[in-house]
Amino acid sequence: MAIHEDVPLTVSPKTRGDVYSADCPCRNLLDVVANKWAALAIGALADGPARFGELQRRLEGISPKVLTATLRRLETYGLVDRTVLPEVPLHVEYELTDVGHSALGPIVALRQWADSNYAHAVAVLSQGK
Amino acid sequence: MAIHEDVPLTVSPKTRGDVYSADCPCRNLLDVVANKWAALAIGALADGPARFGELQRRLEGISPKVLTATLRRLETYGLVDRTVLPEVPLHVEYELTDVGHSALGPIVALRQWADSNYAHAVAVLSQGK
DNA sequence: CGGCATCCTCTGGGATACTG
DNA sequence: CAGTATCCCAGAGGATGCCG
Repeated sequence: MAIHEDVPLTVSPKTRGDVYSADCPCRNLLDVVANKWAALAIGALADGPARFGELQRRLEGISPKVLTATLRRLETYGLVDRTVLPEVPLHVEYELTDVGHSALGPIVALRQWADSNYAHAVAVLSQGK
Repeated sequence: MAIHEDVPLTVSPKTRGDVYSADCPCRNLLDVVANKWAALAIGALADGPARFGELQRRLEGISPKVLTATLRRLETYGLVDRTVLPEVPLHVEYELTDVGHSALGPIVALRQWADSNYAHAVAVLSQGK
């Protein structure tokens, strides 16, 4: 997947609202949000703005490159605002937009679901193989 | 990402409940569910069992290979049951398990969110670039 | 500090064709 | 029908190193 750029801006009204339609643009958005790092990043911004380094610390194990890519994508789709404070050590803050906040609900729910069900998944995994 | 196999079965109790911990096994589960095709597939199974071909038709644009992979992964983690009816045209049914059903809530919410917010995202996209 | 740049690997995913 | 088999590509993601 993952043609995040060059999204067809001509939206045929017919496809509106049908996630299952192949050319439904909302699939792109789903693809952006429905991914581990994005979900974690959005969650990490739930309590307010945070700086790059702070985010990197919260999302244990993410590489700077991937964090940048993730944030850029979220920014591109208007979920995150990026503010550069021109200080002398550089200071960049990331913050959820309103739309970003609106995504918080489903995403947190998903994370919580994963959290409370991984035990079962691990059990299935171990016996299944 | 994506080491869906060989998940460490030794779960240190400390990591329990912390999605942000790098070695938290729930991240794997999150990774399984938080992906476009998985989300769509689970949604497509919401109303009951469905056969392979039926699913392929519902998830417009998915290739058989990817559909197989998606379903297998969901099966591995105990979200989906796969039943082979030994008939003479082969008949295979996929069905959500209880755990699979429990994922439905967050996932459907996420899809709906994407559906109702892609317009805004497209707008941001078009002006941003 | 917050990044790009580079290199490299791995797999998700598309297309197409073939089989039990 | 429900896959498997191939081929192939783009992108995710890790590791490092450099820079304003």
